[in-house]
Formats: sequence, structure tokens, C-alpha cells
Amino acid sequence: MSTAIVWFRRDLRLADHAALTAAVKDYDRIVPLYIDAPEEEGEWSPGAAARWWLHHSLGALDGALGRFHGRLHIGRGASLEVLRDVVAATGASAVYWSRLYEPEALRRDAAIERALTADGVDVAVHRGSLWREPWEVMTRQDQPYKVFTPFWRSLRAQLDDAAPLPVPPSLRCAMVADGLSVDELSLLPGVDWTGGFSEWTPGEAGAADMLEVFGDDAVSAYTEARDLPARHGTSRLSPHLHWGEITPRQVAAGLRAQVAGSRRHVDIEPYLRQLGWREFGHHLLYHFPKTPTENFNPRFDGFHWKDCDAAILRRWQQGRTGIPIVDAGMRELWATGWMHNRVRMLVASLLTKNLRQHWSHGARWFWDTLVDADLANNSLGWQWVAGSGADEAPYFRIFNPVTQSEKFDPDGAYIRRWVPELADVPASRIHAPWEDPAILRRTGYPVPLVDLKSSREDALAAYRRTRA
DNA sequence: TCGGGCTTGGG
DNA sequence: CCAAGCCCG
Repeated sequence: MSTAIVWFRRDLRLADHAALTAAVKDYDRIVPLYIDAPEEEGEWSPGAAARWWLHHSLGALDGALGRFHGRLHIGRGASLEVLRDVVAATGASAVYWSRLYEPEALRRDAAIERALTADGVDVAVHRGSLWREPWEVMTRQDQPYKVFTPFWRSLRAQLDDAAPLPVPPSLRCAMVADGLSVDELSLLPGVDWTGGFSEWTPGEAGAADMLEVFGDDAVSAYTEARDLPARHGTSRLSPHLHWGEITPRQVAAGLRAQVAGSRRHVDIEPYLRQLGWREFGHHLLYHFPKTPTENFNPRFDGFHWKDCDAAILRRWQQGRTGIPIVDAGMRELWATGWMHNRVRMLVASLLTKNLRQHWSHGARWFWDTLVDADLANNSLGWQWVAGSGADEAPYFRIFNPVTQSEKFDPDGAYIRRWVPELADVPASRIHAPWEDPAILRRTGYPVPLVDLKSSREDALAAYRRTRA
């Protein structure tokens, strides 16, 4: 009986899984393995919200394997040592995995591949959960892209409609003794603040359900609804994509199938383009691995950020800035582990421009509180908003949270939902309640942390000083 | 994946 | 008076 280990990391699914498919084809039985080794991801081990997701997603994967009379074998410790132990315990002669793209993971995986190969174990590394590998989308001069639109043009031209891989029809698992249970990994927070996370269903089945719901009632209105945070106009697939519970190829195929079955003409390109941003983040992180901590644009190394102000940061984190759309977003984040993308841009703009706090403070908070926290996307997003990023986002692109709020939450439904003390304020006042001091007195809602107009001018002045 | 200031043109 | 369009940073 030939045996192969399939080492699951952020590919917590059975369908469209190239490594699993190949292992099942090449070997009689497989050992599905997960290893808890957060320290191997350096300073970017999963944050609290992400660990909550991981806990439930591992449970879901274990359950899915149960339908094949298998279990997810869970180990803890140095990945190489655990892999060697499982090889010894099962007589496995190969290890299959899906590629990760973060710098720390790439280094680790390369070292493990060398060590296992030296042990005489076959290592098979397959595509991860991207449409194309980061080095497969390059400019004519064979350089990585730095601007989204040409990147997307190039990637889009490479995409085909090939069907995703099915779940391997016959999957025989080898049993291994001495595994840990998911609970023993202690991934859930000590003080449970995840009550509002109940709307999520981590795992492959939850991802498929989410896609179906999105396809059914949102695709048709996506282009308009995408920007309205009060509606669930976005797909909300980001955490599922991050954990590899679903792939971009599956998302595209699912949307295409649903569109084909609909009588209305529906354009899914805008949504595919959103997936393109996710792909672009991974492309940038792969080619420019320092972006999580260093300015992509070195001009920003000389920018005069304000000193880190713990009190200001705390009010931003708690959703007590006095700017309703921002506070709604920050409270949604805390309650649900997620925030609407339009609002992410607004809260990030306020922190990095009006408050002039370094983007890394925001990135760290998002890292700990987002269930979809993804190093590539988080780094891309924060640097994009801060203006220090790759895409030519001019620094003067400072969002006005009031006009944005009026535009994208016109009746204030999103604000009312997440900032309940403003629920009764009329739509004409809800975006800028400070303009009527009586409302602040009546509701107890705070005065804004900054004056939007003067802080905007200060930020622009600071930027001009940087260039000089 | 912008805002603000300005012009234009309709009321 | 105001909305829409345009330009510039």
C-alpha cells in the first residue's frame, strides 16, 4: 500500500485541489495533515479573528473527510519534525502540498522540501489558491506589474473557462494515531468576543453556500450594490478565499453557471475584476516581499507621520471617532470580523491622512480583527490608501468621509445598524451629526476627533514637504 | 476604487 | 440657485 501525506495549510477544501487530486491519483491512500506552527509565519501568525475562523474551518474539513471515513490528522510543533514523524508512523513515501506565497512561508517550505527530499521522501508542490502563479503574469519586459489595470488586462487575457477539479471521487485515508483535536490547538479567544461572528460558516460547504447566495440575488445588481455597505452587495467570500475553502476558478465557474441559467443579461466582469485585486496583492507581495512592513514607494520613508497616539488609535479602533461612517465600519469589524471594502478605504484614509498615523498601525489592527486577514491583501490595501503603495495612488486622494457616506449610505441604514445611538437621527444629519450640537447632546455621540477640512490641508502640506 | 474649485448651462 | 462636467493637485 503506497501512502502520501497531503499537508493542508490554507487550502482547506477537497474540490479544485490539484495537490490532493494528484496524491489520490498517484497513491493508494493519503494522510490528510494539518500542522499548527504559527511561529513559522514570523510576525504574521494568524490574528485572533483569523484563528477563530481557522478553528471552525479545520472542524469543517475534518467533517468533510469523515464522509470518506477519514480524519484530519492534526499535529503541532516544527512542521518538518511533524512531517517526519508522520512519515515514520505511516510509511508514507511522499508529501503533497499547495504552494503558499508569503515570504516566510516560501522560505520555510523550500527548506522543508530540501530536507524531505534528502530523507528520500518525494515532495510534490502544486498550485495554491490563485488563478495564476505570481510569476506567470509579467510585463513584456518580463518585469512584475506595479499598476493594477495593466496587470488585470494581462491576467484576464490568460484566464480560460476550464472547469474546476472535482472532489476526488474515491479518497482513501490512512488512519494515524496520536493526533490532536481541533480544540487542543486553543485557537478560540480566551475572552469570547465572537458572538457576532455567527453569520459566518467557515469551511468549504459554507463557501459554496455563500457563492450560491451571492450568485442568486446579488450578481445581477453587483455593479451598483457593491459600493453600498448597508446591503450585502459584495460576495463576502474573502475569508473563504483566504483560507482556500474556495478558489477564484470555482468562483468564476459558479458565477458563470448561475448567469447562464438566468434570463437576465448579467455581466460578471466587474466581480472577476475584484478577484483580480486579490491576485494583484499576491503578485506584489511575491515580487516585493518587504511590502508588509516597508513603504513600497521609498519617497514615503521621509514622510512626517505624527507620533503614534495611543488615545487616538484607541478611539479609531473602538469606533468612537465621532465620524459616523467610520465608526460604523470599525464597529462592524469588531462585531463580525469583517468590514465592507468601501468602508475599509474610508477608515484607512481617516487614520493615515486626517489623523496621519502610520499605516502600519491600521494594518496591525486589521490583522488581528479581520477573519479574512491576508498578508498580501492587507499590505496592498493599506499602502494603496496611504499613498505609499505600488499603484499610482496620488497622496492627495484623501477621502471625505461625509460625502462618501452621503453617496454610499444615503439613507444612513448602515450607520443606523452599527451606531445605534444615531438610529433616530434624520438622514439629513446622520452623516455629519456635529453640525447640530443638539444631536450630540441628545445622543451622547462624540464630537469628531479631527476637523476634516483642516486635517486634510495639514496632510497635504506634510506631503508637499516630503517631496521638497 | 478622489476632492475641491472652477466653469458652464439650465432654471 | 444648483447640478454636472472638467481640471488639477
